[in-house]
Amino acid sequence: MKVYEKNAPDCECEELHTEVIAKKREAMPDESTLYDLSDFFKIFGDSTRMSILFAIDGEPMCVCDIASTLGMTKSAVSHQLKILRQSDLVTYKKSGKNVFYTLADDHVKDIIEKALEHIRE
Amino acid sequence: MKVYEKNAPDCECEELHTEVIAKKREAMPDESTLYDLSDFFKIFGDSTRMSILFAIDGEPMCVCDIASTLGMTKSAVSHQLKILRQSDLVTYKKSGKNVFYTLADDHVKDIIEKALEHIRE
DNA sequence: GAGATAGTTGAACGGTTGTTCAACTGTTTG
DNA sequence: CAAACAGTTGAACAACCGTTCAACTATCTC
Repeated sequence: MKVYEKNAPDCECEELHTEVIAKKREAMPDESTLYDLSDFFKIFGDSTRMSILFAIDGEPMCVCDIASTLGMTKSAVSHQLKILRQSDLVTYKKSGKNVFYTLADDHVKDIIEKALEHIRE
Repeated sequence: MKVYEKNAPDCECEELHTEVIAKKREAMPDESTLYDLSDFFKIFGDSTRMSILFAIDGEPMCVCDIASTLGMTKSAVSHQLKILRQSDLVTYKKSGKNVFYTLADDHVKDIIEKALEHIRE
């Protein structure tokens, strides 16, 4: 059974376990799925956005109150809310001069909960 | 019932729902927890690292084979493996000149699976 | 309509981050 | 021990990203 081969593409190695590589390549998700996944996690990878998600969990909050809760400017919060909006992680409702934001669904909380479990080990 | 107050700290707003803010501040996780959480998600927020995690799932792989599978240099992969190592997301075993990496535990897969569910909506 | 306030937005700045490159360590083999 | 190869590492560069600032829209009130 042949296991090694010389000069496989895209790698400066000279000896490779080509069967393993072929098998793994087969099992890998599409490139677009990998990008979607990492883009999704990128949203959570910022402490400001994470704080916002916790803040607006349960009871909706207006931008000004979120800013005050986090000790940040309205502008900074609004920029992050835009990103959360574009990722469909939050929904909002206008009420006079205020805009009240809240979590889009419980899916988001599930994922954060899983991560919290992992961290506490 | 008093609901508004002027000039709350850290916010240029003049009228604030102070009760909501107090309640939310109470319910928020520690600042360190928020940083730990976002740092954790930051690891997943890169498509190279995401690809590596899928590649080394199940059967362990050496650095050279990972590089070949992803079409990247050993150096670039090694840099990312270092980050995954420091986050305890992967474990490794030396075998002669090779170093074989694999997932640290099934917890990681659970979280990615949850995210995949969310994306497919 | 004028003034005040909530929220959004685009440009700019500074810090972060991923890849490249070159040099290095460590192991195997002749 | 010398050559070859797997893997790691630090510096440098470029691209990306979050906050700030200033200007803007929209709504409410007088």
